[in-house]
Amino acid sequence: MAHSHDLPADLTRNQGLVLSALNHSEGPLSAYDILDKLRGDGLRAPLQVYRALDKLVERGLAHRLESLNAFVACADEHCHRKGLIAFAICEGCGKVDEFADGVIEERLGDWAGAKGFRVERTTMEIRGKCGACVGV
Amino acid sequence: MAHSHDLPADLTRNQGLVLSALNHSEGPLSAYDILDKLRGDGLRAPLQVYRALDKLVERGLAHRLESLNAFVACADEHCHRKGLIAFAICEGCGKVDEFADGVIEERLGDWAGAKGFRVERTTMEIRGKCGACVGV
DNA sequence: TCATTTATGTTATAGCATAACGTCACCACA
DNA sequence: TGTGGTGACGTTATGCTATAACATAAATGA
Ligand SMILES: [Zn+2]
Ligand SMILES: [Zn+2]
Ligand SMILES: [Zn+2]
Ligand SMILES: [Zn+2]
Repeated sequence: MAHSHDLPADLTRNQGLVLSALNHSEGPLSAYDILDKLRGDGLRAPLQVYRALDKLVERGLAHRLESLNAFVACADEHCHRKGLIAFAICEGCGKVDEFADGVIEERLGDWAGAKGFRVERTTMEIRGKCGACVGV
Repeated sequence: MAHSHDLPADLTRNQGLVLSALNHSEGPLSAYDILDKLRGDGLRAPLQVYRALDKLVERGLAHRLESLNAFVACADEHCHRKGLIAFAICEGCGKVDEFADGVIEERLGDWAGAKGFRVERTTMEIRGKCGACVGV
């Protein structure tokens, strides 16, 4: 777990603070969680956090988890994934596992093609219990 | 489109009102949208709607769209689907297309099996433009 | 009958997200 | 040089989404 969390050099101050907060968290954080962690660094308003999150998500450095109204740092530390990303969220420990699956993506593409639907983005979130929490 | 929207007989009054509101809507409705539609029927508080929605979602008569914080009636009018359900949400006209895909479900099951993750529920939502709105 | 459960109604509050305003720094280019 | 465009920033106020807590009433079932 002791990896470096190097931030891209061209982030603004607020973006860097927010990404750093996400990187150092064990699990997803809401925008208000992040704000609370960063009050000591001078952040005062939700919008400061939301604006930074918008940029980070846009660049693929962070992801929004729709079913939690929360955010995580991208788990792919350097080469941020393209295409469909799925998240497995453990209800027990709160950890999030990020993965990509080409087969699912292709399958979805087939459905969209057949329907004439133009996909812009896809949310895929699995809720349940991770191996550790299921107590196998 | 002129189908009957028969409601299950054992719904409570509030559940029936809420499901009926969803059935008669062209697109997803937020809990507050529903509340506004039902004020004339005596509903006054968000909780009345949320409680009804909880039951409807539990029974598969309605679905929650996480990426919209909104709800739709199940499109499978009588035999409500089991298992993984996906939603394609059009950003243009707001319509939602509900579908199931066994291949995706199986693929997800494989991933979960390999990881020891116990899946409890899955959210899958595609955002984009439907055939009509993409203007083919 | 009486305990249990389930639905209901109401008020208040918590949690998530954006509108609307103004300021400032930076950069392209006239 | 300056001037307009762009994008980040800060602040206040507001709106939307969801639940806590408490009281009441109806249905269920030994
Ligand atoms: Zn990622
Ligand atoms: Zn876990
Ligand atoms: Zn359905
Ligand atoms: Zn459309």
